[in-house]
Amino acid sequence: MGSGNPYRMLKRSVSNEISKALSGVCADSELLNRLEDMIEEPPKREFGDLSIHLAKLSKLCGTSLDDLVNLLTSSLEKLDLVEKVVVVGGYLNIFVDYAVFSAQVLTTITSYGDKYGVVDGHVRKRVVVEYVSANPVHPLHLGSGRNAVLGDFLYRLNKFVGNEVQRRYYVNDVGLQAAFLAYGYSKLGFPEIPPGMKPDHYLGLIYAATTTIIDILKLRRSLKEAEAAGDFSRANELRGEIDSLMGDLAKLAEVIPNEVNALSEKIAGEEDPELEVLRILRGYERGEPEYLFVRKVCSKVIEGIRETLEKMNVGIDVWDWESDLVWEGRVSEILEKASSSGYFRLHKGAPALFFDELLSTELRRRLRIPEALEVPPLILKRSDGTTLYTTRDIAYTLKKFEEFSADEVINVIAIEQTLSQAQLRLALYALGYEKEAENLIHYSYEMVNLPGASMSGRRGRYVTVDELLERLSEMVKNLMRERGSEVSDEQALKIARSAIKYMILSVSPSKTLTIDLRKILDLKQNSGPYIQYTYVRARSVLEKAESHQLNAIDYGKAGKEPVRTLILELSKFPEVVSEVAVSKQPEDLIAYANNLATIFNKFYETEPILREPDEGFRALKIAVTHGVSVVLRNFMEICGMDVLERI
RNA sequence: GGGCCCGUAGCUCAGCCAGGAUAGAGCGCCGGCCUCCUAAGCCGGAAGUCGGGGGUUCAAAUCCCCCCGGGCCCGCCA
Repeated sequence: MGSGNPYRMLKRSVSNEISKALSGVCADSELLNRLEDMIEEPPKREFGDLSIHLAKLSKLCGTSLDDLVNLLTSSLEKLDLVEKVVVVGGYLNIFVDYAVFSAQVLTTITSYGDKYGVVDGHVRKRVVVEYVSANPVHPLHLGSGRNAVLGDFLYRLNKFVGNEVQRRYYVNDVGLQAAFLAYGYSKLGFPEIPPGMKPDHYLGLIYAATTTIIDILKLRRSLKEAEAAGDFSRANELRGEIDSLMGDLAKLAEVIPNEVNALSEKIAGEEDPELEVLRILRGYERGEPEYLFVRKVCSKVIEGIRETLEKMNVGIDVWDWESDLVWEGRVSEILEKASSSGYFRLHKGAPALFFDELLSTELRRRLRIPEALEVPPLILKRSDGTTLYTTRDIAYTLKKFEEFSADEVINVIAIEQTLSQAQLRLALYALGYEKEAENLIHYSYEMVNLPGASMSGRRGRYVTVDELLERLSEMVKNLMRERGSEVSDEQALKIARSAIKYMILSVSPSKTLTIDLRKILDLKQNSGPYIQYTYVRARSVLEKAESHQLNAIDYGKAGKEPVRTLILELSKFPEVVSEVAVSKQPEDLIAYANNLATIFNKFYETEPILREPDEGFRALKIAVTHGVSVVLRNFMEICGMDVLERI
């Protein structure tokens, strides 16, 4: 009955025994199913390995404390896995027999190897993860970086536990942003990307300059109106806003002076630049040949983004162009279906889906929409006939389900889109795609902040992932140089990107992430490099161990600290992985790995391994070291970190 | 105005959903440890009114209510 999960098996055999012992006396038969959850881990080692809160059990069971203690102690001590049972401070503390348990744990690790952590009997699912999907108008910034790391984690985690997973990137080239970029780029006469510059970086500047110039012109018009109307406080306010945008533009002009000048001139000479942008959008959405340059521009940006993702070791299986979706007629199909739906009505003259009649408590629960969340109607089209993002996303969602025969589609999208993602699920439901609506998961994450700086793609205020990688790689190299060793660019990059991933995954996605550039490359404890280093240490011991005579393992010594704690931690890995596979909370996995690494380092520092004179004990210590290397490697695989053999 | 998320040591964060044994890490700070398996390490120390106030309970960081602070959303943007 090797389930691949020794810790769970341990808890289960204890809870089964308790359940047997109580079956005659316990009033609540339901309780026996919940026993496994009632077994907890004591806060301190001297309290044993597992414990049960007696008062809670006594209350639920209706049995006196004394009876419980007598009944449980005698039956649990009969188990091979249990060494002794002690009652302290209202708790029944169970001490595990490590001679038996360690053999189970270590043989499981050896036989499962790079599959240790995968629990037997997992029902395989087909999962699509859509992530990154940054607009094709600027380079990936730190926010998209968080998205990429989380999405990559979800992909790897699903893959690891045995699911079929597909990774998709949705290229939003039919939106207003793309049209703004295409507009600015066309005004400049489609210049070549300057040599030595990544296309996404260059075009990101053009995009920011274009939108900023247009916004300034708009504000100036409002300013004139305000002045004419004698509204001085409004005029002052506008002047402030204009100044701020002029500041942003000046910064952009430091990098691309010629482009900024040319754009300012050309756009200022335009009657109504925004109308021009809409014209491009409309023409492109219709697929008119003279507007296909939009796709060309976006392709260049995507080229740069692709390069960045490669540097991050983040992969994408399918690149979906939103324009294809429209041109294939998938979006108009949805529009047709929507207009004949019972939920279709006009909202301020625009075609829309109304959800009021649909929003029962039951449906909110099924579609994971908060009880009090007000959901406004979903507007499907602009008055000029072009479609809106969420409308196109309905078609896209169905495509993702269809093409991969997916059981579940996960959208990794920032928390600010909670409402539109809820509208998306409701729209799917309203149009009869109930299963899809229920199995569409919005995996949301909070914003990324830089201390003392606000980021904005429209203004060109952002720190790019490329920049971050470069700076961290440089720091890694300097650090290595200080320690007297050179490191290759590739090795430095591997350490840098692993540090970023670890740092991002260690913070709960529901919390805003503050990135302090000086602190991110903390190579100390609780960091990516710390895990990589610990793994290298373990591997280094194992390599040298190969030359040693291999002896039979003496499991009898497994109860000695710190070996005992190490074995217990190793046993928990599959449990942690399966919990995280459900909760999708990377921080739990990170916390586990950091703890394991810390315990191993303590063991490594305080105990001789290869120099252990007792041969049987030495063999045990080597087996434990091997266990640590397996778990850390599997952990790094799930987190998308690079496994280094030498550092 | 309504809604969602967050508030735990100087800083960055676990713990809260399923309430219970002196509230945990890391960074930073103070003090130790390299003729010995990689010192990106280890050992020890100082540091917290768990945002505030009520309530439920034998027991609240954890559950309920109110308030305060921060972020986000409520667009014919995405």
